[in-house]
Amino acid sequence: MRELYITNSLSRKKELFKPLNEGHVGLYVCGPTVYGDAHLGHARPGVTYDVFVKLLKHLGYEVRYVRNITDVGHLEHDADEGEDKIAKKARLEQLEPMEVVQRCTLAYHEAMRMLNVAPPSIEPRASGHIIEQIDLVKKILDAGYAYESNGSIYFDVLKYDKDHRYGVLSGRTLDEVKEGTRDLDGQQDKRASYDFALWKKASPEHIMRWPSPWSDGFPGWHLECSAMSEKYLGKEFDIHGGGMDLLFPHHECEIAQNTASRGCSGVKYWMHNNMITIEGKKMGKSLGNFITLPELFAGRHEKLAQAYSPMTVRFFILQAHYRGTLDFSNEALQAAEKGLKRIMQAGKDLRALASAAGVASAPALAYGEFVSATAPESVTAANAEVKALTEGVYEALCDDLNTPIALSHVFDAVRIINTAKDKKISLDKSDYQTLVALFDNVVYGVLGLRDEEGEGGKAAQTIDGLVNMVLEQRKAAKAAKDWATSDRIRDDLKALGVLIKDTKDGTEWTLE
RNA sequence: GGUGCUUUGGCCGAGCGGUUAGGCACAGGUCUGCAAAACCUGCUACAGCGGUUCGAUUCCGCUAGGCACCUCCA
Repeated sequence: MRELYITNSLSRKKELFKPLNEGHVGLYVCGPTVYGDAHLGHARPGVTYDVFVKLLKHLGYEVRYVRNITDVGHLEHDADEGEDKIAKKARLEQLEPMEVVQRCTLAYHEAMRMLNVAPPSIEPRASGHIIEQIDLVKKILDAGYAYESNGSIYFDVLKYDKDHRYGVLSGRTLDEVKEGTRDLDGQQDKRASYDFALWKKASPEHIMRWPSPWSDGFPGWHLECSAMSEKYLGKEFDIHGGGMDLLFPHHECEIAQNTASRGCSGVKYWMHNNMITIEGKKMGKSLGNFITLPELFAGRHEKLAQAYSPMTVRFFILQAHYRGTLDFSNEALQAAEKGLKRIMQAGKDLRALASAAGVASAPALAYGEFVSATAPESVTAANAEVKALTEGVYEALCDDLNTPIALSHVFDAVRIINTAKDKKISLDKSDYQTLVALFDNVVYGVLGLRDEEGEGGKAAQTIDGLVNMVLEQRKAAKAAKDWATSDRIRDDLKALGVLIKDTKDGTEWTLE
């Protein structure tokens, strides 16, 4: 199996990935809190870990991918006296909390589906794991790293730090944490401001509540991921992912909870994707630069010059490395749209060229099987280049998921395909086999890009027939050198979104 | 205030101690009735100032700007 390197946030270095169990990968990623629309920010981890999982599978691993839905536990800011975020939204809209959860979960799933993000293996909800979370609180209490105060349970960070050390992931010392923690109101119950809640007693108006040995209440936010990752992936598992904004305190607290309850930190590799920014700043409701995915796909937002398709967004995300910030702008999205179109067109042309050369679409082969499936007829420059670029794509993907480099090699492939289409170079059967496999396995497979100009539908077939009919008329006009008619047909079609290209071999067309 | 990251050509965005990233845009060319597309060619940048080095965009220091986390966040 090919070597895979990933940056481990724990060491801040690129490390060779070695699974705990040969051939298997356990991956846990923090999913969304379902109290609002799916937004641009959700697209980044969605797409990033989707590509990562697809890569792992393509390399031959069995993957169990767990991505949770947070539907309880997030406390509002103290101004709201600890009211649950979901409960607040529900009251404002006169809805049941679980109705909000359901609506937002479905909207999130729909957005992910449009982005061609495959569902995880397991998508557990925090509200469905209250028993496990209570059990986890008990274990931490028994181990002596938590205390009860007024019906709530808090994690004793000071004591934990003495025995283990709090801050291994974020690289902070407890002194630094102390200095940076604000003293908030309503925290009299805690021994120290940096202690965090494992269980919160519910105030009377709080509607989301569950019975526990300590009070009617609800679990602390950090608890769910510790409880659910252990339940589905075991006491120790391979990779934990999430947004960089979750690194502290959320993931730091997870490590503390895991260590306190199970005796080990639980996670071998931590992966963190960076944020999408808008005009250089992190997207947020308070800044007025908040864009939801439905708005983005429909072009309905004052910051949007046009609608951007889900695939454009996916490609845009893949053009940057996942650990860097990615700045959103109309110019950048438009560039992505054009670049993607070029790759997709080359993919179509490749299919036609390859089938003319007697190469059918590639079966889903694991890496290594296809590169030399057919020996080249004679070694040419094209042979070498096709092979090198394919190797480059895999090398990039396995080097900390470097999708921008992988895509740069894909563009090399696009250039070769176009040159072959122009009959300026000729490719042999082995080249086509390699290129078809590259597109099927990587471009459509791992990277999950697909042609959005729907093919095969009944309406599409009708349009196909109609356009070809009109083009016959134009061909006749051209033969008669009736340029006025041929140009008018072209312009009229263009107005309808049908773009025409005259080539040596006839007229081609695409939908705008 | 504390901690960490970052500054690349018109725009987005990789990368690296000495070799063209790539995309988009732009200019010229080939092809074409004209166009479009495609292909070829050109545009060759690494915030500023010092230092290390045979050599730095790449390492170190300082200065200036930007960002993130420390509070819910993808």
